[in-house]
Amino acid sequence: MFMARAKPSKELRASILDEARQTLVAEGYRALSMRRIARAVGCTATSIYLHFRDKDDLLHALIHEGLERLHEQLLASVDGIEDPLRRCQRLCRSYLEFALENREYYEVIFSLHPEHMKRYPQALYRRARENLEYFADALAAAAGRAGDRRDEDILHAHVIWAQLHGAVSLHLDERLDFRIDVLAFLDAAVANALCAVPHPDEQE
Amino acid sequence: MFMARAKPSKELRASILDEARQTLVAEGYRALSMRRIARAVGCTATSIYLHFRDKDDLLHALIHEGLERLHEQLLASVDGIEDPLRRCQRLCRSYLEFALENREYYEVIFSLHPEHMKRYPQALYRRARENLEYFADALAAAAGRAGDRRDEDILHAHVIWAQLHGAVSLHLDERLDFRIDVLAFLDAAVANALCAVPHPDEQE
DNA sequence: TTCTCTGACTTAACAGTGTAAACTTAACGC
DNA sequence: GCGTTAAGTTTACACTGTTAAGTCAGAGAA
Repeated sequence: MFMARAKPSKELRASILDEARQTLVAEGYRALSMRRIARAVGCTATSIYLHFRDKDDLLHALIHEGLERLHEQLLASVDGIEDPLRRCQRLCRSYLEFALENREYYEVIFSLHPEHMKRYPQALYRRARENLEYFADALAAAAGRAGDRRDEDILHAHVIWAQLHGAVSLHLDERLDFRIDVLAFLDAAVANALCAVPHPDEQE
Repeated sequence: MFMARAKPSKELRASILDEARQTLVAEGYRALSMRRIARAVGCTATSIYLHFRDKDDLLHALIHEGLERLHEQLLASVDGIEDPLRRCQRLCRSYLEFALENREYYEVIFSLHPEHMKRYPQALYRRARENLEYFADALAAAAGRAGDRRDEDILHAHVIWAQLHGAVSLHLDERLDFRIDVLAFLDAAVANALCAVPHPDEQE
């Protein structure tokens, strides 16, 4: 019979990805199973393997999407802002926002580690690296070395990222003491993350 | 027949726990399955349920152990040290050490989140809370308020924890850029974590 | 038209998971 | 010896990711 479900190939792939994203966002990573996606999209579980090597591959497609969105959001957040310190603050805020507003995405991107990650080299995380370099640029500028990004800036960017990621993770995993006010905590985390970034009037 | 495997009850429970810990440390959380533990310990998978409500319960027993060890290690690390800032530094170092030397433990304790965590209220994480309060005490002392721990100290301790946890997580999950030197990164993370802790000679 | 081939998809199956219910069996008190 | 109880086992269910083999429509060539 003629397929009432999804037209050939490319469209099925897109449907699978759509459905996966949707249930990921709605019900979290744990609810994502091949059979479930297949059921929702109207094909069998094994058909998915015609379009994705395995579950990790599918997951990586979602991760890729998520990283892309995060990247755009970060870029947008500092659009038109000149002051380097303010740029750093905006980037931090924007990162936190992304994590809080897309927590399931965030978990898949930064907390989950796919079983066979080796197979997907850092190529997929190009965007993540670019984000860090972008941040490092702002740090170089804040240090009065605009355009001259050094290794120390990359390192510094990683440290700041670690602070943000740690704060987000503790919050999302509900590991914070119940007495802690989350917003105050995140504010403090950003402040602490940027504590080594010089203010505009105190560049060396 | 007379059991050649493990004597009644309590000893089986202990064996299960031993085996679980061992394969956790040796092969990581993903290798931990009820049937596998059972096989190694010489009973059936369902027997485990006589001693632990479910897999999460077993996991929580391990988490409890791990937290206990971390707690002791932290206490030991500052034994005999007076200077508050140095105490903070030691605590940070000790935390990192624990994470690096017991990475599988660390993951289970702080990164994994058991499916039904709700059922195990923060009681189990008492030690974690105590650790933070302990740290907060050092912070209060560093601020020249020894013995007068305030909410801001607890908050500050959480922020520092977030920095350390973030750094450790990024490293353990191999998310750091390949150009980053891990030890330098961890050093920088500690430095950044403690950037708001006043030096001995500049107490307010 | 018929034949073959190809690509997309399905069916059936494997080996594994956590877990509940029902069954067995050894030990103990009476 | 009897009944009870606790400790373990067997069996089964409903899942999981994944592979190998089978189906079957459509295109191109003879």
